[in-house]
Amino acid sequence: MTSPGAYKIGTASRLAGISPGLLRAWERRFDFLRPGRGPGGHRLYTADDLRVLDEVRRLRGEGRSIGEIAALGREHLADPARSGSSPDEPTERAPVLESACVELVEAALSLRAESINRILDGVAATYSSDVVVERVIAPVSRSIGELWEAGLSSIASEHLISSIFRHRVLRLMDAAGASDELPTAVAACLPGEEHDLGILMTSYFVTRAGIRVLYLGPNLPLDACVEACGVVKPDALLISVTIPGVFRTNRAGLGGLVGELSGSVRVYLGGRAVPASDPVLEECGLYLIPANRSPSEIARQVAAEIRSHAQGRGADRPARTPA
Amino acid sequence: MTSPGAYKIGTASRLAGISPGLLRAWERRFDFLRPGRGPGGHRLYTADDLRVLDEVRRLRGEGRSIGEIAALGREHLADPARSGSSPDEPTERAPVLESACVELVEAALSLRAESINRILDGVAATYSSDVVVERVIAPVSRSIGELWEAGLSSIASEHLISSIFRHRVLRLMDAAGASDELPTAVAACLPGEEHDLGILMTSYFVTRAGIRVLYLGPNLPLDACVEACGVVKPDALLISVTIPGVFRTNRAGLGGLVGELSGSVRVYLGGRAVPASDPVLEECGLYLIPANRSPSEIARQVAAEIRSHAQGRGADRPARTPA
DNA sequence: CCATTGCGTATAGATTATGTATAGATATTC
DNA sequence: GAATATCTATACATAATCTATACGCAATGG
Repeated sequence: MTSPGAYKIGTASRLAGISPGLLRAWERRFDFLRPGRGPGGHRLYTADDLRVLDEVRRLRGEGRSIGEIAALGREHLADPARSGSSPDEPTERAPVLESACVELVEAALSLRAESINRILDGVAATYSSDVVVERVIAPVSRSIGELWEAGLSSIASEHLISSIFRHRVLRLMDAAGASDELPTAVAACLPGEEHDLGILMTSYFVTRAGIRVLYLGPNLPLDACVEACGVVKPDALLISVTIPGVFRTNRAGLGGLVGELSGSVRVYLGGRAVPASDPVLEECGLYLIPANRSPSEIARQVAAEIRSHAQGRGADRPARTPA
Repeated sequence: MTSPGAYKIGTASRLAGISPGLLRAWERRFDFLRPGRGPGGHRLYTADDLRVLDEVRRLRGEGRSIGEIAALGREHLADPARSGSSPDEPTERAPVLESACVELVEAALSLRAESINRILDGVAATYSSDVVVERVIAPVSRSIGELWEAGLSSIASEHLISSIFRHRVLRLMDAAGASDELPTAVAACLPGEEHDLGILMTSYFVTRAGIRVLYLGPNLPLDACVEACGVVKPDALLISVTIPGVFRTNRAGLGGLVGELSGSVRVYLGGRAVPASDPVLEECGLYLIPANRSPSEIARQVAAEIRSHAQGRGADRPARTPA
């Protein structure tokens, strides 16, 4: 229904962190994976499939066997957040995403917090968490931001809906459940940034893709990032920069960042104000995240890179615990 | 009853804390456990079975033998609420809170997000939300703030625990449920404020006291407050000022605030930077909130004032007072 | 003191579950 | 066209589970 992506098995394998052979074996032995085929007979996995595989990986990490997981059924795997909670709602009226977005903007402009929450609940009853984040929360917060920049709305509207969205996304991250043993990333915004919802949504998707994210929020100076990395010893550091001025101010500091960190921390730089390419920074070892794909796709790729990087650097991270 | 889980014996054993051999022995010797079988003959335990096993483990912990427990019958075990034995254990309370606070500070300093959440969950399982907010969240955030001011902790620790606390308090406010028909207050921090947790906690208690609070978060300029009040038409506006400089900067604007608002909005000013008395501002119609009592007491009193004020002005509020 | 009973644990051998590897054929990419 | 990726089918090794039986230990009762 909502899956444009078409990944061949190698890509899917890398993104999901599961070997191609195993993907084929699961397909042969269970029914929760039924990828379509391309003209040459190659398997083509959808974004939905990858979402299922994210959940499978999470459950396997908890020690469940693949047989048990398969018994849960594809439906449960595709949207774990909803299945546990409310089977009672007969979905009186499945709001189209577009109209929900419009209603949300209107509710935000008139500061009707209860309406905002009601609309979000309605959408969440029908769509998966990923869809809610990517197709509702992201575009609505962008719209509100643009309205504010155009002087068409009060900053209060932006504050209100940001607060509600932030709260929702954090709740979804809680539900995605991060274990101590996963590869870890630290996420933060630099001082002067106005919005942290972007990196928060990215953090959500990275979490969903099997990385434990320590979200430190907005307004964290670079040296505090370095300090935090010294304590946490993450596999990656994610920094969002949406304001050009902030990028310029910190460009020098960002260049030196990799040098100050332990060499095993990959530093990703994303956000509107980050150029598609910056040879100087890339020379310094930073990874720039281009914004040409959807947040969930980007996050999954970043997660895959972090995962393989973390695997490379360490037996200090036991994969599974039968204890 | 909702979870369609099918757990093989190894997983069930791990989840219930009972060895696989013992599970088989019980099944052989008693009849409170009759797991189904998968196609290969493996036992498949349901979520109900696990609930039964939780209860069994609890009873065994109380020293009952498995024979006695089995004699209770599966029904009794599956629904322990019915059993007359509800030994509410009056565990010693205060020390737990103290140690939880100490542990929280330590966890924050070493940026262990999972530990923080685990400790909070533990406290929340025993104490009411009000106690958690007032006796744990408030003092811990104050401690972290003081440590930071003293240069003894990284700003990252403050960010992390603030983010988690903010999320928790917002969740509690959601749970407190605010209806459209209640008297309404708008809450915000002025630009330049570092911390919004204080006013957020106040908002929580005000909500608990039966006022609907529209929380607009930190960094809201005074004119945006005025604008928001024009849209929402609240009964009160709560503003927090914790930084003396911010108070000085906005003192003039605060003085004119009541004049700019519709006359029926009571304006409360609270926070560390607000003096116990300021004749000029009070002359302008503002209410200063002294910080000499606990947040919940203050909030209760403020809520009572707002409520009677709203009732007084109230024809535009169709909720109560039938003619 | 000994026999019995209740109950947790251990062992042996067979079966099933699950991840991985191989070989030969096709498809894709450069 | 060569290198690489995928496909199918089969095989294999280990881990997990199954059944059945036996063992050890504590409490109980004669």
